[in-house]
Amino acid sequence: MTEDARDEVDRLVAAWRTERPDLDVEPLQVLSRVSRLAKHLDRARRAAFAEHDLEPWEFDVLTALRRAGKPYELSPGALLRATLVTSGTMTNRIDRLAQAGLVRRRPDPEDRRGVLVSLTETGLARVDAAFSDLLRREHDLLSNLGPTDQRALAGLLRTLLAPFDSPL
Amino acid sequence: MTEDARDEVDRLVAAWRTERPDLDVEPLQVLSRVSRLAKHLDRARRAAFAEHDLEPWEFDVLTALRRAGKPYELSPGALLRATLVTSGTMTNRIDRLAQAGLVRRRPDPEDRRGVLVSLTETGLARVDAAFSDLLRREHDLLSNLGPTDQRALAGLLRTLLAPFDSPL
DNA sequence: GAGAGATATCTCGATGTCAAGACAGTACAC
DNA sequence: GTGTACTGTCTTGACATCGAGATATCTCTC
Repeated sequence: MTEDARDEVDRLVAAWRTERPDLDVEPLQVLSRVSRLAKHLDRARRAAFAEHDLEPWEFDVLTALRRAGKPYELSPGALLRATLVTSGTMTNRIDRLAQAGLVRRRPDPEDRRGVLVSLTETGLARVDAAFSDLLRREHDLLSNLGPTDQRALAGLLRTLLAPFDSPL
Repeated sequence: MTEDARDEVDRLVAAWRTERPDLDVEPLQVLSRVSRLAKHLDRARRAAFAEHDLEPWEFDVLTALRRAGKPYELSPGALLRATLVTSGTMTNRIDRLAQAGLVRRRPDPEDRRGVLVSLTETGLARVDAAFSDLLRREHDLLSNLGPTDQRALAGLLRTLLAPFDSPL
């Protein structure tokens, strides 16, 4: 009920209510904020990684490998499912990461169509450093929210995300 | 405390807890979900707009103009602030929208550096149709959440977004 | 064990974005 | 009024992404 605009989305919703009073624009309260927040997060991440000489896309691939645990090795197919990009993109990413010496490619001994990608020593060190730095910054971004609110927010987002993740 | 993975992010967090038990990865519960959800939303929007022969980037610009109200006219500078893109991108977008007959450019009579961009009749009709379609789909995406939860979620997101929106 | 269809990866062309800088015009202080 | 800093828009070149299709291999059925 409060009509004071507290963020851009409040202003945006107020404008729509004036222009299209016939429509129910409530969904924007959630979904526009998700999109905008993601865009800001991308920029924050870019800044965080710059100190470690990593691009966000490089980080995405390296963390997927890191999370897999020793020997830090996954197929391109597993990587593209983890990072939500297309196969052409993943091929390109792996090429450049390999050229930078952060990952290694080898043929899959069990499937001659397949390839396995693994972290190099350098890649492992780089991703570990960047990741703890990122967590520090993300922790700060969330500092306006208490632990209870954070858990509540995570739960609500999980509900929205579930239909996307399961049927894939 | 429940350790059953309910979405990809739960699995991701569990993997990190195993691999880096020294780090507090709680922030990912919120922020990874925001990023992933935004990515899925982009795809859903793309699908929705395809029926109206619009790309998401076209829609972003057209809605900003539509929201401004009659005469549906804004400067490129205002548009890029509304859409979080750079000036080079906005120039390119306006070029292509003008070529498609959806917007019109004219010199700003009050500032000879400036330009004003406005919706054409076609642009207005197109954006209105696409917008109500989008809202219908976004409404469905949120159907897993009751009205109370939606409001709670919007409020929590607003808290996170506020520091980004105000200091700009 | 042969064939059909599925799967894994890569190639290629088109495209949208960004960053940095160019340029014209404005505003403000002196 | 003149000079300096700022603002608004556009240009350019590099680059990451996507989508469609190519190729090789595997799997399953008969």
